[in-house]
Amino acid sequence: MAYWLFKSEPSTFSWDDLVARGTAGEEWDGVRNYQARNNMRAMKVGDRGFFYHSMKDKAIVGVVEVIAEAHPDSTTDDPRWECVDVRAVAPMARPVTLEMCKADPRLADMVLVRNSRLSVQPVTEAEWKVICELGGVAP
DNA sequence: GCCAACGTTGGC
DNA sequence: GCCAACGTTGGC
Repeated sequence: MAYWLFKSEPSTFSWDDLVARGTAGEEWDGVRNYQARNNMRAMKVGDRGFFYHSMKDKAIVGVVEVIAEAHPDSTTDDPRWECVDVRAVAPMARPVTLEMCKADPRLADMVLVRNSRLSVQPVTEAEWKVICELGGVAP
């Protein structure tokens, strides 16, 4: 199983919005970046991801699961863009802020720390465990 | 609200 | 195919 990180600006689509979708989940649409799309193409059903709130929160707020592999993005006719479906699994007991990630030497190489602009990122198993520990959730 | 960094676009 | 100009993102 692989691990990922999904970034969203909460006024556009928030953790609460995803929770409201329940087990049906939601398309992770609107991605218009090749690197992010390629990451989504690599995802398998059952992969886990963090849900990160950019801008105001700047924190990982929950854990999501991939429930459908990459398919055409319904928000565009452009065949280049694809998206996966995700559902909310569990909120973090404590949000893991960007500041906390930057302060932890074990996360120094995290994509979130090094390239904050990429909206869908891979997370290593080691990083996954550290963030689960910081956030107070089971890995 | 500013601005740096990055990605994309389009002229040559 | 290169690179300058532009637009967008997101931390500060």
